[in-house]
Amino acid sequence: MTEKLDNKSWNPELESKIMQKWDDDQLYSFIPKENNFVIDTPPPYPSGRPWHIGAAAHYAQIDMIARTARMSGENVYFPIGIDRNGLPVEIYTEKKHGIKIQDITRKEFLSLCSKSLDELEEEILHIMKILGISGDLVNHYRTDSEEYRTLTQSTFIELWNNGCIYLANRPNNYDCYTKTTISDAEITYTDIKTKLVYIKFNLIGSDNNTITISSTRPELLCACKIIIVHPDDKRYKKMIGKKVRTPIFNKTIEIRGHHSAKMEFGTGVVMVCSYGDQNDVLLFREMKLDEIIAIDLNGKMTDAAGKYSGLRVEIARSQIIEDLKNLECVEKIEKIRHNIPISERSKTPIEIIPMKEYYLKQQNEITKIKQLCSKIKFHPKMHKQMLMNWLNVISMDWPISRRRYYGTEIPIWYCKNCFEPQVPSPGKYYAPWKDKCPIPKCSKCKSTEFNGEEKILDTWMDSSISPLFITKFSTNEYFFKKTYPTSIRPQAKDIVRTWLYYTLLRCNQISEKVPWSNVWIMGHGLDNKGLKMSKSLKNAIDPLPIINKFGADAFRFWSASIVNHGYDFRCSIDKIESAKKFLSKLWNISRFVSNFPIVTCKKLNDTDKWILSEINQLIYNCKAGYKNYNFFIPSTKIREFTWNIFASHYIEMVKNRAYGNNVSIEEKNSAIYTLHKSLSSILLLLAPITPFITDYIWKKMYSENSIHTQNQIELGNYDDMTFLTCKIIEFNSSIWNAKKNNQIALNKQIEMAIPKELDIFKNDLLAMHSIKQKK
RNA sequence: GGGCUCAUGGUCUAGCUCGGUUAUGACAUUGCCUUUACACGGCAAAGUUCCAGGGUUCAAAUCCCUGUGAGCCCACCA
Repeated sequence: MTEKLDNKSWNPELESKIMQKWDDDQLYSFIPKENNFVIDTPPPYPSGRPWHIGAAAHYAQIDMIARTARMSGENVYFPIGIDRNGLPVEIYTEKKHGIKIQDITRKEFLSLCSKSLDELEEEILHIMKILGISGDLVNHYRTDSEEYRTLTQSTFIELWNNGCIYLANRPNNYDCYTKTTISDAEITYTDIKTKLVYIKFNLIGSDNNTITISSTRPELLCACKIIIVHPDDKRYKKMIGKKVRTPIFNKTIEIRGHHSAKMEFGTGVVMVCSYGDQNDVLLFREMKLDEIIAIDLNGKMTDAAGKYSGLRVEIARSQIIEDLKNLECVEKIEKIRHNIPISERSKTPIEIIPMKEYYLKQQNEITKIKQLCSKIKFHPKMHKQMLMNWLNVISMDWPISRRRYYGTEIPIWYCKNCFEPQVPSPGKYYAPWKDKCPIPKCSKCKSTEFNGEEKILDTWMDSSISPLFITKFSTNEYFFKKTYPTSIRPQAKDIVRTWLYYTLLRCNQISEKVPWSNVWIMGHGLDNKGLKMSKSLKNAIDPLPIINKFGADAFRFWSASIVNHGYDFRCSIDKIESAKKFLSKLWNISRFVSNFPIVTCKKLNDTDKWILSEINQLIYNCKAGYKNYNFFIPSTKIREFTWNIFASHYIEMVKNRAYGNNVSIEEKNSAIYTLHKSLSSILLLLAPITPFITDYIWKKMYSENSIHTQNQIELGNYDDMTFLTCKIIEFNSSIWNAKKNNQIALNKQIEMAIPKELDIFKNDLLAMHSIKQKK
């Protein structure tokens, strides 16, 4: 059976042939049985080139989850999808073609986006393929397919009919660049330099007396309804209830007390406008003030801003500052650093603008979701806190509509006559912006004319039902019953508050079940200095040339062994190269072992018993890691053992016996048997991490069948001799040192005593070092 | 402001749950070596006293407290 291996090192070019064989044998096909292991694979978003090296490492590890489960005897379902809805590709397409969404027709824009996605998707699928991802790459799903969007819309319709989705006109986060409402989850913060302007307001009824407010948003003066001070602020207590006149706009407004005014900031006096920030929203609601809409959907001032109407926000700001200065209303201007909310996608400041949007109820679900979390096992545990933090701060329902094009359409038409919403039946894909309303007559007034809804759904409305889509919810009842809830949700840690949370929310709303029993969260890939990779910093590393150069197995081994599971990791080419060196070491060990035939053995030599007990301990350690889908533990333990114990000490010790120099046939066979037993164990343990090299060697030496059809090796029944390992290492080192110090060549004889505790290994040690035993 | 995580030789990292041998390994450095698997190799050397301070203890990198620094998440920010 054993076939000799050629070459002096592992050749990554073999990987493509090995992969071809896997494909031909359909090694990873799936038909539901009883012991299904379903992976809710994250569908990557193709948002630009190159694909992130950290993402490639992420998917390599997700594949290790699949292979670990397979080797545990599970029937693994490992679907692959591509997330194609939403803003990022629109922004990418606008930049790529130098256009804005408004410049061309909706149809043309959709087609350009689709083309961009196809190109970007191809690169991702190619990298997944060469990485040896054992998922269903051929039948990959797309979240913008008719099938997927049908499911998204069907769930929308169901929730609308249940009253879980409703329409409301509320102040919302608005991204003026992409011209759409966004949710709190899509907001991030940034520090900017800005001006804090101290503006004097005249107090009414007391001549020449003024009160000075401080504001970073003076352009919102036209929308100022009240000013507030802290009720305990001694400076202003007396003024509560009095009225002031706004400069320029000459409106009379009241001073009120409110605890949200901070005495120590600025002057301690705040003008409350619709809407400068979330606190303004709260105050308008609390004090039942009528809002004045000062900013329009293009990010320009409205007619309410009088002479500033039509100006962009920043220009209006600097003009009004000049005007206020000229009116001598400005007491001073302070330059401050200020943390402002920006859109995660466009990186531009958000405005708060009241708009009619669709909302999905979530506030009433939080308690239930917290309870559900206790049923989920988190890997690693510490990242559960990120989800809990988010659950504790959700303060409003989820606005799910977007004023963009590339997404799943909201399946609603409105009656032209009475404006009654018309919701079609679920199970079909609808595009109301271009399709005729499938309902012939208005349900209320029997009119026959309709307007289609033009808005689309937030991307997370699609991706949050991935566990339902992959298990064929509502299209294949048998399949769904067998596969849902799924086994594991692997994902990156930066989308806990979006993908993880929204999936829990949505799947529970629809299926009343937790969608998975395990959540597996990986850290970020950083550059070699520990900084986040970004296109602007130009520190992004393209994974493709690295994989091509060192091979997928080297890349995968690096990914598994670079950092413990859950922590951020640095990407450095040196470390990937050193992973490749380990594979060459493994290759050469195999090459040595492949010199010997497969034999049986009746009685084991003590040296062989010792290494088998070491192997047993290795199996034990690896199992502990694999059990939690932690690949850092097995990869580092295997490397450590294979290189520093098995190769350096054991192989050297048994070489003489394996070659059969002056030993009995039993002793020779014991060595050869153990060499094969050890190597095959190492290959099996390593198979989920480095599937190519292990399969190649396995097939050359041990079986016609792929190593990926084998079950993982179980613990053997050996006496523990691992306490001798450090003694052996110590002794071998002492000989090497002695020869070195006495300038004796390694293959020359030396006189030395064998320590008592190593007496059982005496013959092997004597032969290994050419020792002439001292009496 | 709240939470999470981290701080170990030049760099990265193991150990810390359950305190006890000369603190693990890798990368880098230096020297020697082509010995029937491997120079993508072997052997060896040098290098840390475990962020700081205090405490518990016969004994602390490991437990407790305080502080400092870093990263991340969340909130606030006129």
